[in-house]
Amino acid sequence: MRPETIENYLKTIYNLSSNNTTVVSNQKIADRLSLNPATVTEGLRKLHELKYVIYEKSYGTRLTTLGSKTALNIVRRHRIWETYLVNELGFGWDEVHEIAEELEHIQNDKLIKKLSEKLGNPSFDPHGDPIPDEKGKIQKSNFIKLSEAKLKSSYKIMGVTDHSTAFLKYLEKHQLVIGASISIRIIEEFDNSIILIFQKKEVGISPKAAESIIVQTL
Amino acid sequence: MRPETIENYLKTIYNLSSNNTTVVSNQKIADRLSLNPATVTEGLRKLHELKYVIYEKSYGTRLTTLGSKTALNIVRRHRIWETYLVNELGFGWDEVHEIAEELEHIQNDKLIKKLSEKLGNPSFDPHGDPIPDEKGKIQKSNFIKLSEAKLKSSYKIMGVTDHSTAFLKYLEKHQLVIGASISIRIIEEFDNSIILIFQKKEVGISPKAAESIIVQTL
DNA sequence: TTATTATTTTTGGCATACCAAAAATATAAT
DNA sequence: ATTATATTTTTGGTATGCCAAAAATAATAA
Repeated sequence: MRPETIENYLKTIYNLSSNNTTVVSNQKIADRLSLNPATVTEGLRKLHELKYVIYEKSYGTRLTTLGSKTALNIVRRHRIWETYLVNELGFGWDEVHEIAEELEHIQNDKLIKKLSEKLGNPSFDPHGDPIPDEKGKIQKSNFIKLSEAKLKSSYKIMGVTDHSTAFLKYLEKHQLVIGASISIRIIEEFDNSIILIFQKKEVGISPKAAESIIVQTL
Repeated sequence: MRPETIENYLKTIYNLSSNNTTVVSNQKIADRLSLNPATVTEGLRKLHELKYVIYEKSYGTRLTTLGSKTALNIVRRHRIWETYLVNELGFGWDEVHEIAEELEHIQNDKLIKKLSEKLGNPSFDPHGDPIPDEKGKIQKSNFIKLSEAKLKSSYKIMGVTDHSTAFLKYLEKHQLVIGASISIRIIEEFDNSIILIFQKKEVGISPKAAESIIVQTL
């Protein structure tokens, strides 16, 4: 397998299983990578042979220690590049994901090290996601999803877990950027949609959007 | 054909034919790209179909306007990245080629534009090679190899392309340092060795050494 | 439990990019 | 001009990464 192919699989499996520790289904991987399910079955079989994953037929897949280590390294590269593009080159945080998706495959440890140093070895990227260090260690954060926020409490927006352009544009339209201070005014009983207060204005947030916004308790 | 494959061929053909305007042989391309000659024959046939080159069987290959334009764009990307790695990230000019070889394939015009702007839209890279502008226009370089120097002309030593200890000691022995002003006294007909004048002393330079010394026309 | 639906796997196939060895063609040497 | 050498092309074949459709399996609903 080509390094790039391996990396794309491992990164995807990592991202799909990092929240819950359950195994990942073929279909979810296929969706994320825009691949035919047949291709994924084949890919996982090979990754299993290469000791990157434990893949059990018709059950699911999880990363081995090697796979996890490799995945964390790719995530690190991706997030370092994103941070670099935003902080040093002045890109908007909603346009860097795609570029980083390519840059992350460049295999040169010294390059990543120099980029990280220039940025002051940051622990979080412009989306608020943690950047693993060289050893794969991730700084723990007590951030919660906006969907888990409590009524009348105040929060600070720290990041997002959905990096689609559509979603990022939606946030920008409501001026909900990282660092914005908000408080929860209403949580609708029947559908869990949220109305929050931001700069004295009321903003409605759908349950789906609330799932993708990371906030910190104030 | 994959974009990366196309780009590697075009860049190679460009580099092999930029000095003289003659056609390029299959073998030279095969050598540069470390490919089997059979593969090159196949590749050139496809590039001909795609209108990137004029490829005539058992004769040679040259770039079309489209091919030339594309090649110049890749060369631009490569040299912008090299400059960036040296000027912004503190890499040595002798270690950036390999990395740029990978980075050059990242397809994002805005990225290159931002990099170029950050660098002040340079016209030359750290090796003294010209960087084509967005339209592919190249500023004529006044950096040449000492081996290309003309009799009785004066030059300034700008750098070296061989960083071996042996070579650096050789230079030291002759007191040839960067910034030194020299003039060409004799170019031996039979072996192209050079005798130059430096601080009123005559210094003999072998053809091999002259290949690795970069000078600027005064 | 059985039927229905969804997921996964197998099968057969395709395109790209490569190579080794043989055949054809050019180039150089005598 | 003829031989020898080098280059190029053809031929047959491999590995990777992908897909569509069919078959097998698992999950869900009736």
